[in-house]
Amino acid sequence: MKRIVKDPEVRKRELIDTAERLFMAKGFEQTAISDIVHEINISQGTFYYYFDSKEDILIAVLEKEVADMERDLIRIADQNDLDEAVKLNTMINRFISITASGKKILSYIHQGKNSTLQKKLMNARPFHKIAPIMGEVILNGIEKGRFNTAHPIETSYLLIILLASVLHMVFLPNTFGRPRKYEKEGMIFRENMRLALEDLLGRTLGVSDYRFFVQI
Amino acid sequence: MKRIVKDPEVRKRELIDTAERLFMAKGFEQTAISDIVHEINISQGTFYYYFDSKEDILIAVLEKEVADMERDLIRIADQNDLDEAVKLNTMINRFISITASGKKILSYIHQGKNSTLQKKLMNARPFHKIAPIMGEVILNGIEKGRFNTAHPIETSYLLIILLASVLHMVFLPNTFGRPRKYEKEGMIFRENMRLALEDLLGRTLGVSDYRFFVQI
Amino acid sequence: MKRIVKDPEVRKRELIDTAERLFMAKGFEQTAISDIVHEINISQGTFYYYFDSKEDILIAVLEKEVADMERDLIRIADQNDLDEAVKLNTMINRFISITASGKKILSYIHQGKNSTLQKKLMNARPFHKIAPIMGEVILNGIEKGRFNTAHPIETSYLLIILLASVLHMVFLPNTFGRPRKYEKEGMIFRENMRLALEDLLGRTLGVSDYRFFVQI
Amino acid sequence: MKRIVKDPEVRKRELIDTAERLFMAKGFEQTAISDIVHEINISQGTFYYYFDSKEDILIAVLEKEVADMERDLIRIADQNDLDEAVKLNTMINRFISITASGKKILSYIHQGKNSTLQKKLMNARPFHKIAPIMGEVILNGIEKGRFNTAHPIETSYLLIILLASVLHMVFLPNTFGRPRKYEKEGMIFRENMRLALEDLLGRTLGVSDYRFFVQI
DNA sequence: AATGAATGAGATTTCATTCAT
DNA sequence: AATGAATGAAATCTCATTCAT
Repeated sequence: MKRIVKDPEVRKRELIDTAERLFMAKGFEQTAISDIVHEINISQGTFYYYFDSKEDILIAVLEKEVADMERDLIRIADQNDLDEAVKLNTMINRFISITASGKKILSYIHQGKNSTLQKKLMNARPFHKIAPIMGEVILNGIEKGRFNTAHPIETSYLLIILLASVLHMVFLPNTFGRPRKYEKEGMIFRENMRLALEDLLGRTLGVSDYRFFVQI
Repeated sequence: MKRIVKDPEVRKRELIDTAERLFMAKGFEQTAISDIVHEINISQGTFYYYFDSKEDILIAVLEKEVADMERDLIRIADQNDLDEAVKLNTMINRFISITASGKKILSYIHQGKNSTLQKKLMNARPFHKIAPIMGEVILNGIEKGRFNTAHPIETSYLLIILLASVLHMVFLPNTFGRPRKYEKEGMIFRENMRLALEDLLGRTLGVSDYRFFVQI
Repeated sequence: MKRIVKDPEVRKRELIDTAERLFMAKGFEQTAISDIVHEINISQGTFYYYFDSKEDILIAVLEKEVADMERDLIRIADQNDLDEAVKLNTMINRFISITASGKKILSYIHQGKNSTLQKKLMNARPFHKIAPIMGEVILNGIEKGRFNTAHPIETSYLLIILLASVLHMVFLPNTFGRPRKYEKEGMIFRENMRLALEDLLGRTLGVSDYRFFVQI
Repeated sequence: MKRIVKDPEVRKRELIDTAERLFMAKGFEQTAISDIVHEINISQGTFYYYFDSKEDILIAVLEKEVADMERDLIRIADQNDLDEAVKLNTMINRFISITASGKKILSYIHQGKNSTLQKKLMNARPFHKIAPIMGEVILNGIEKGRFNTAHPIETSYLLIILLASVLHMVFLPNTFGRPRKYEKEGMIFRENMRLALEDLLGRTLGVSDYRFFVQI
């Protein structure tokens, strides 16, 4: 094949982006290195020039995803003119929409296997980057009397974990397992899940005069 | 090898139990059929005499786990002399202790791959078996004025999902990623998580004169 | 399972008949012993009580098939009132209809593998049983001036081999490989094959005032 | 093992040639991938770098065989100075000598199993490539008054099918099943088969002043 | 005569990774 | 920086056959 030389930075991003797409579409284990290199038309060897192993590129993908999300959420958190409740609600919906598309990759995190990997993954883990950002918004809200919670940071963790998990379930095909012919019943169930979740948010944060609206 | 004949029921349980242990220790994908049969000192072929495929035994293991948990929780739910809040709290702690040991297996569920498998897994899935049991307790509690929630069943789902997810994180080695030297800080964080979770439970269920105590 | 005792003869025939059906439907290699015993609801072990190996039952099946065919053809050959050409034609069509249904099994014969098996199969082989029967009819025909061939027995072999092979092709799904949309063309081709075959028969046997008609 | 890098073309041919030899010697099903790679001293993985599956290499082998034969026969058919009868006879003998060595592989074709495979095999199948070539020679012969047949193409098919089948039988070890001590009788039988076959050819093609000679 | 649990060799295939070029 | 042929370990599954009961 013709040898195409590219700026290393560009090549690397190309690899990460492609890997991300494939990991999202088929899952990490189900994606082979050969799938990735095939798509960008480079050789198997080139892959290993940029990454030491398959897990290495997973880390890179996750780091990128988390960084993107972090940037996004910080931008919202920095909007000083917003009411804290509205702001938090916006952040939550942003988190939902981003997570929804990336579900398959993040799910891999749960899989123990190699503890060195685990440690590396921790750093890329969304929770530790995201929770503090929301946590601060909650803190501000508390100061302004908008929210009322004893452990804002930890509550922030809990809410994010809950959101991420619910999304996993909800976005899996027909996840809640209702047979397809009760499609309508499934819809009602989902709608009720949404309402229950909104309740939970409001109560947990001690919000009285604002109703959360989540776009599950 | 000498041929040891056993009662099929016994053999099958032996296989399921061993598989459960290994799946829990190393994860599903990381456990090979050969690992299982090695441990019980039977031939590879014998495995396939009892199960049609590797996924088949996963189903069997999950079904057993869920059935065990279901039985356990129902037993608690049936204790008529218990206050609903105490009862629910007991169930939650039971759920926690059981899930804590089985975490790796259940986590496999998230990995799409094969949709036929998905469908089979659904039936074994804890949430749909467990949520209704807790849901009913909540309902009773509402009737007795002990709880106050708009969507008891769905809230039950949310709480179980949250619990399961938090457990995943918490029981992973050093999951919350604090470096080991801040061990004390890590402890505090964990304690705060517990408190936040207890708050969340109380508020979500609208309980006023009872404080939940979760044994994370 | 309940133990059902049957007359050994009956059991054996049951096994042979079932094997024949399955071999015909799926081919020899594709049929597992377990398929056979499953169908008659007996144990794997029972099979080996009646036959020493999988190949053993193949032999038995073939022997039965050939014996059946032999009996059939001899009955026709013994009808003294029939004109030799008509008789031969009848035998040919009988051969065709029988072979047509058993195609898959006989095909296995071609597969070398084990020369001991080969030797055993020879005895069951249709050609050596069938050719002489037809050969004699041809000889009679020659004596009566109905046929005219130099090597009747060998010609008989050739004709049977040709018939068997053509049948193999013809009865394979769309064997002659014409795309399905030329269904009509395929029909014409097949019709021409038939005509060509009839010609070949007539010419090879030196028949002048009779036209063969083969029911391919 | 030491890594030996070769030109892919060379490697591939090496694989095909080895496979052909082994398929011929032991049959397709009886040849394992490991047999092939062992012989050329490459890894199992290398095989799968060149072929997607075992069936893939079967196709490749057959295609090569048929292509070789096609080329050979066309070369003969194109010799304009040859009398059509002589030409056809030459082609027949060429077909015989080639087929004789490849018998085991082609026989696999009869084994249905997988219909996708079937379709692929069709393309490699000798009959559809070979018959038309002979068919045209026959047509020319008819025009020149050398042959006389109603359905030249179909007759061509019949003759090729017959030849291939007779070869199958004849070249199988002791195929006609006569016990070894009648070796001489077996020889006579074979000689008679040859004569009968020559007769059949001449009569079927309506040749009067030429005697076919086949080298069975 | 019959059962059916158990055996175990072997077969195909996948893929992350290496390395000669 | 890049290529891509080569590696090799491992994994799942099949099945004819055996043998304790």
